[in-house]
Amino acid sequence: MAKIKAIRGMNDILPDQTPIWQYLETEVKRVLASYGYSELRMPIVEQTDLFKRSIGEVTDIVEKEMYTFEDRNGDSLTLRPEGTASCVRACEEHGLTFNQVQRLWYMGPMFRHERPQKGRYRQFHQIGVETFGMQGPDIDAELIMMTARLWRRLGLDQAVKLHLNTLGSAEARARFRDDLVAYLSEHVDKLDADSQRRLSTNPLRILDSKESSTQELLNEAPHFHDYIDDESRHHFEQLCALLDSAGIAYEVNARLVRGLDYYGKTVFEWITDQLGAQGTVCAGGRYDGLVEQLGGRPAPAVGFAMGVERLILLLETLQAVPEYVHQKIDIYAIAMGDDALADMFGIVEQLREESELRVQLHCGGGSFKSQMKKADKSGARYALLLGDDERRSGVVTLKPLREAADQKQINTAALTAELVAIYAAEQE
RNA sequence: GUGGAUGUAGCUCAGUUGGCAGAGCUCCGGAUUGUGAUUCCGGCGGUCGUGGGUUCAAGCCCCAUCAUCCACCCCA
Repeated sequence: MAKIKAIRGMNDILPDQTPIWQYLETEVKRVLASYGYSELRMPIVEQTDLFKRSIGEVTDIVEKEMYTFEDRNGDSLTLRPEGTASCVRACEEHGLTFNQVQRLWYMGPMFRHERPQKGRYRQFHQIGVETFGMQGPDIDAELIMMTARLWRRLGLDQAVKLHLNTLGSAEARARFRDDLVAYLSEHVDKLDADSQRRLSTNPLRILDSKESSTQELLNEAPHFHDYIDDESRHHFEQLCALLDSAGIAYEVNARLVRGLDYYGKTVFEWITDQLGAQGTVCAGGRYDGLVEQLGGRPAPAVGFAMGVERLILLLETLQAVPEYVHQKIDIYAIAMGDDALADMFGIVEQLREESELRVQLHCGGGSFKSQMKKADKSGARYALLLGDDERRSGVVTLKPLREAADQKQINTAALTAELVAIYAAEQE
C-alpha cells in the first residue's frame, strides 16, 4: 500500500524547528505589545468572493493560486491566500472600523497553489499587522519603526533593507497606467514576453521587470513622478521626514509596486539578499479604499505582513537564534531500581511544584550508563541521581554535566532551595 | 504554469564498462560493581521514490510517473 505523505508544499514543522518558531513568535508579540496592538483571530476559510473583490480579479493569486472548493451546500469557499481581506471583513462585520481607530495583528497559515521553492510554500505563515481609522503618515511611520525595532531585536537589522515608494491616489495611478500602457503598446515588439503579458494583466508590474532591454525602454516611458497627486506627494514627504528624524534608513524605489490591487499611497518592503529569489521578508502599504470596497463606511487603513518561514530561514542563515532557545531541560533525573524510581517521582514533582525548573525524569529503563548518556544528550546542565545509597541517607546526588566540577549530595528536603539558588546565581 | 538538478539505511552520502547492497553519523549492547562527552569492539537498520521495459543479470541503460530542491513567473 502506498504511503500517505504530506501535501506538496505543505510542511510539517518538526520538534527541532518549533523552538525557533516559538522564539520568533514570542519576540514579535513582545514588540507588538509594546506598541499596544491587539490580536485578532479569523477563520482560515472565507467566501471566495471576499478575495476576488479585495485582491483583484486579474491577479495571479485569484486567477490561479487559490485553494477554492465547494461547501456541501454549494457555496464557493476559499482557503485564505492572505490575511488583510479577512481582517477587513471581520472588523467591518463587527463594527470595529466604525468611527474608531484600530491597531491589530494576527498570525497563522495562508494558502497559495504555487510551485514550491526556497522561502515559498503552498501553506505558509504570516504575521500580519493592520491599522484602521488613521489617514496621516504618522501611522505609516509607526508601522515601519515597529518593524525596524523587531529586526534590531532579532539581530536581523544588518541583513534587511527598507524599500519605500508611493503609488499615489487611485486617480493618479489610473492616469499613469493608461499613459504607460499607451506608450508601451507602441513598442510591444521590444518588450520581453513576460512584460507583454503584463501589459494586459498588471502593467505597473512591468516597471519591476528584470529584463535590461525592458528597463531601457522604460527610461523613455512616462514617469509616475509626473502624475502623482499633491496629497499623496505631501503624505510621502512627511513620512520620509518622520523616518529621517527617527534615524531609519530607506531607499526610495520608484519601481516598487505591490501585487495586490488594493494598495495606494505608501508601499514598502523589507528585502534581504541572503535568501536567494525570495528576498522580501516583510511588505505592506496603505489601502484606504478597501474597507469601502468591501461594503463598509470608508476608513483609511495601513498594514503589512511578515513571512514567518522567510524570517526563520534568515535567522538560521545568519545564525541569529540565541543558544538558549534550543535548551529545553535544566535537570535530567535518573533513578536506579524500582524503589528509587518511585521516590524520584515524588522528588521531581516537588521540584516542578516549587520552582520554574524544567525537569525531565528518565523513563523507559536501560542501563545506568545509557541513562547517563541520555542525560548528556538532553542538554541538561545537571543530572539528578537517586539509588540505594542516597535513599539510605535521605539525599540525592547532583552531578554537573557541563562543567568540570565534582558531584555532590544534597539533602532531599533542601533540594529545591539549593537548585533555585544555583540557577539564580547563574542569572547574574 | 515553464526550465534545470536530484531521489540508495532514521540522517549525510559512496556505489567502477550492468555482476552478492556499502560507509560515516544516530540508535542499542559491551570494554569487572552506580557515572555522560573522547576511544575501542559488536549489533539493529534498505521493496535502491513508484510502475513498466531491455538483459542470463539492473541501484546503474530506456520510458512513464510521483516527490524534493533551485530558478522563472508570482509573492510574505
